[in-house]
Amino acid sequence: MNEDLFKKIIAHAKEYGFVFQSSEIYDGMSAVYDYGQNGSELKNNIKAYWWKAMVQMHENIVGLDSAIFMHPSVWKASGHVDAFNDPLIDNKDSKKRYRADVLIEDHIAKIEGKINKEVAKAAKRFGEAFDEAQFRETNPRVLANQKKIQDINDRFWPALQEERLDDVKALIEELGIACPVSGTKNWTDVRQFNLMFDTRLGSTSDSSSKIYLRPETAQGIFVNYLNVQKTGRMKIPFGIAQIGKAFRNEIVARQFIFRMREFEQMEMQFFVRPGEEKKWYEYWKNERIKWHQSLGFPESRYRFHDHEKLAHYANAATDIEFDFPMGFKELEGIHSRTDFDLTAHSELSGKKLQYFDPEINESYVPYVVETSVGLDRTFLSVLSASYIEEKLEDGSERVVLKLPPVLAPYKAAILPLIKKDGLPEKAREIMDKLKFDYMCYYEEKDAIGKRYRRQDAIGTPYCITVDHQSLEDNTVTIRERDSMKQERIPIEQLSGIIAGRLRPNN
RNA sequence: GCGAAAGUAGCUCAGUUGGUAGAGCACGACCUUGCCAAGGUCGGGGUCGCGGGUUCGAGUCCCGUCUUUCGCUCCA
Repeated sequence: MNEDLFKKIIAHAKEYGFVFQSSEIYDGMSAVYDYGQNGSELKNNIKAYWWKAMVQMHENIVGLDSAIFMHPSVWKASGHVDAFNDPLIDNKDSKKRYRADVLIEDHIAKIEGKINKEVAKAAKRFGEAFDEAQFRETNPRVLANQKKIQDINDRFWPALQEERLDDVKALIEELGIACPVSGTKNWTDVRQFNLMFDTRLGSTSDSSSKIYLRPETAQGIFVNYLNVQKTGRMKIPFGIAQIGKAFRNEIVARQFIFRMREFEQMEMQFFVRPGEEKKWYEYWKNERIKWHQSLGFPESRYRFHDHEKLAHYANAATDIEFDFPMGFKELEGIHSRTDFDLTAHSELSGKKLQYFDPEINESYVPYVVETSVGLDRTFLSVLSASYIEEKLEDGSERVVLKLPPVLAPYKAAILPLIKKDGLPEKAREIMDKLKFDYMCYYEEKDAIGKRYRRQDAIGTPYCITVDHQSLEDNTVTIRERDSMKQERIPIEQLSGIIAGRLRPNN
């Protein structure tokens, strides 16, 4: 953990207009950030770079932009409503956190255990003649315990349903449930712990219904699978790519833009023939690591981390991790999701989400291989890897963002050496020509060296300086950010030189 | 969520036993220089995170709260 470096990067991101904390003038919002004038450019460039690599470069991958609001059933089918909706309670002594419903179910299971013991005992005593059903209906101890279970169930589920959490806690206390670790009954209040944000759709209270802000973008692709496949006449294997926001109400959201409550994902769902998913999973693992490495940072900063414990929907999963200042952390997930999602949506909606494969003359629910990369995390990885403090030969220091040129907010700065003698006018001419094709920065204030440093700090790959000679022979000097080397070239060559750097690995 | 630390100008910070808020850098205008930041003159900018309390008087003491950082915890 390089804490100092991380702090410097965060400070730099703020100072130079890349990332601001949300609503800062009102003390800010925890784990929500805004992208500033340079950050939004960098972010847009990352999106475009990904989109190009995934959609433009693959004839069988198309884009989608689905809404953040979706029918609540989507999240039922996906498993998010169940998996993301937990009533939690902490034991104050052991500091362990439990799901309240699990505690109660365990308690019920214990009572059931007692009944079963009773039944087993009786069965032994009566031998062949034992009528279990009759015994259960008549034995007073069994009946008493069954009544207990009945009472708990009658009370617990409505309380949970109606979110009367204090009642849930009261029940836990009345039942005398103790923490398995500390053995004490010293509980906190029960809190509904919902990782999904909800809101109301419909403007009057009686007609409104609860809907969720999507916790992942993937479901927007799955529910549109058939639309895109049919209207785009897509043939398996094919992919649907999407960039968009997702929302998760994280308990602890920290580490700058690494874990935010509102974040952006760039993901692609690749639909394949069942049985071929492993092959495509390997293919996309390889493709995606290549994409990251094409940014030109050291390969040693990326690695795979295969999952051993798989999520309910996956039969293979790996993370691409990046060596952040706080250590290796997940940047992208690649999952073989099987037919879990399409099957679930098919069952709940009653719509057939199948594909007729003419090559094998068969209908099937496609399997899915997902690549899902965090846009904000990619942003942070790029920023972390680009931020360099350099000691120069003359002993001075400079801070330079060695951004891949294709991602840099500005591609070139146009700088008149001095702001008189017609140099600004000449510089403006160049600016006006270049700005149709590239983001350019014009500046005439302060000494030229200072302006170079300012451009270094936001990662501008080229500084174009207009001097007195420019007026005579239409040449300028072009300074390269990383080497600080300058070259004199004719003005008409500028565009070509800049364009040459905007490809991968340049 | 628990524990610890912090919050004063855009940034980095100073601010004495409680007595009318400062510096450097940055920013703006003008002058000067002109190829790797920090020349000159003038200027703008802070209800000291926010809210209470104690006090004649609070940046300073007390309580609460928000935010940030670190450690635990959580992460389909």
